[in-house]
Parts: sequence; structure tokens; C-alpha cells
Amino acid sequence: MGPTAAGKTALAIELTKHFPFDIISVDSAMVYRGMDIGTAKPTLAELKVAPHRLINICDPAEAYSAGQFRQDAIAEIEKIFALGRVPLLVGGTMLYFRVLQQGISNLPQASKEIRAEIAGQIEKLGLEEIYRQLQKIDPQTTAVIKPTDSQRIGRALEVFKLTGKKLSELKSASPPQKLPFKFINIAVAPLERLYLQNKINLRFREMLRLGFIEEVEQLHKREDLHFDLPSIRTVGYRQAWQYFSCQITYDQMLQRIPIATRQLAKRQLTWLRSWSEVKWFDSESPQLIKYVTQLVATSSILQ
RNA sequence: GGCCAGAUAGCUCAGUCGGUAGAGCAGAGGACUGAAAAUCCUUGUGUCGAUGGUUCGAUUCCAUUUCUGGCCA
Repeated sequence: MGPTAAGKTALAIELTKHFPFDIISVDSAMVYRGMDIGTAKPTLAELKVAPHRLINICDPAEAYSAGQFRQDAIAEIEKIFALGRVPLLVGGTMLYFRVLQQGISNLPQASKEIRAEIAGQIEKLGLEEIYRQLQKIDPQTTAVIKPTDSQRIGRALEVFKLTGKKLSELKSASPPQKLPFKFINIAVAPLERLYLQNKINLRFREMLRLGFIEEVEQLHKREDLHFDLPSIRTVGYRQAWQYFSCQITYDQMLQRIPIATRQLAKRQLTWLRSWSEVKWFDSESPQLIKYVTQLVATSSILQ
């Protein structure tokens, strides 16, 4: 686990050279096909040496989810164990890591139609009014979400409309359940924030050189993609999409993408700091390989 | 060289009819149950360009000065 641009992919590939590990990607953006440069997906050459599971599994017009990830990841973990190998989960989507390890309540999947309906209502009546409606339906949920949190308000209403039951009720009726696997949590991050920011800038320049803008242009040409899709709302793609939609200038885009990336890294680090039982390593340090070697030698992860 | 407009938080700027100032962005910290690369929350002391004058008191008024932009020669 680690913030964006910390060097996770390179490290993971390095680890597969020393140990019988198979990589499962834990990344909400790399799941999308055709979004390669901007998500810093491993290259074809890298994938040949070290295949990644759970990348390129969705079209950008589709929405993936934490719940879906959990299911998919469990299936892949079992396949890898069946091969007598060990799953190496690599990525920066902290909610996915959490949901995989800590579990998730049994809740209905998102519904495109209901979401559109709720979005329309928010547009028409205002978020405050919708929040008040939710307050009447499910005060326990509004007690823990802010009146400004459009996404969570919408989700809580969606759950109610789909099931007729309160989100808070469903959550307590099906508390998250852990899996019968032993997880070893390892965080990879540069010690210095400035160093990470510098890496983000350099990597963005490299993405531009590799044709990131053209990649987004291809997506923009598609009739079925739009700004509200999770795929298009990801860092970089969002700003480039705004540029192609003539909402911001090219320079504004160039300025905003590294900023959005830094902010993402910051949120990822916030997750990691609150993580219990996590071993931290500096990205550049060789200590990680030693640690894993020791782990493999002394623990039961290879049995 | 002359005239005009600026100079205030890292950036863009507001403001104080004279009582030492505040927004947006950036930055920092935090939250997180099927959109999570998402969605939110908290957080603003800075020689108010410099020097001098008027005043109980100047970032605010006056003078000089430096720099920046524009116009005229």
C-alpha cells in the first residue's frame, strides 16, 4: 500500500522476481481499459514479466465498486492459492484494502437509474432539502454524515429507495466480516512529502511525453462517456476532460493535475496513518526486500 | 523624461470614511461501508513595498523614494 507515485509497481515487480508471488492490483482506476498512461498502469513489458490481476477488467463507461472489488479479489486470492503461490496485493485504493480485510455490510449495488433520479432531485430541490428528507427517513445516518456530503446523502437515499430499509439498519443487520486469511500490511512511502511531490511532477511530465493528452482525447471522442462517470472523474482524466470540453484552458489543466495528484497522495497517507498493524518502508530503501525475505523464511505464508 | 494605475498571506485579490486585516486557491491535519483517483470537514500573524511627516494612534492621510504595468513623448 502507498500513495500515488511512491513506486509501488516497480517494487512489486521486483518482489515477484524473488518470491512466488502473483500480483493483484488494488486500484480503482487501473481497472479501466484504455486508461493506461494517466493511471500509471504497468507497461505491457512489465505485465509480461509480472501479470497483474484486476486491471483492465472494466470499460470506462461502467462503474466498478468496493463491493465488487472484494468479491473479485477473494476469487483471485483463491485462484492464486490453488496454484500454490502467494497473492501480493498492490495498490493505493485504501478503501478497497479496508473492505477486503475488514469486510463490508451486505448492501444493494448502486443503481444507475436511482442515482440519476436522486441527482435530479438534488438539482431541483437543493442538497439541504434532500438532507432533511433523509433525516426524516434515517436520522442515524444523517447523524454521521455532513449535510454537505452529496455523495453519502445520495447513497443513503439510494439504499432506502432500493430496499425500503434504512442504511443504518442494513449496516447493523450485517456487520462487516473478516476473511480467513492472514494479511500482512506493508506501506511504501517516501519519508519526505516534498520528495513525493517532486516525483509526482516528474511522473506527470513523463505521462505527457507518453501521450496522456491523446489518450484522454480518444476517450473524449466516445459518445457514451461523460463527466459524471467514476472513470472520468479520476485524477488527471477529469482535468483533461474539462480541457477538451473547453471548461478550462490547457495551462489550467497542466497546473491542476499535479495539484489534484498531490491531494490524492495526501488522502492516501491519511488512511495509512490511521492503519493499525502496518509496517512502513521508505520507497527507496532496500529494507523491504530484506523484510519480506525474513517474513517468508519465518512465517507460514508459503505453506 | 512626463502622466496614470498598482505594490496587503506561498499565489490571485478584497478591505480598513485613521484604532495593526480577510476571501478564493495552494499548503497542512482529519473523516471515510458498492462512485473512493470519489465525497466531505477543520485550519489564515502577514515588517499591509521603503523612509519620513501629521496624529494619542498610520497598512489607511500627506511627502519623498524603490519596483511593476499602461499611456504619452
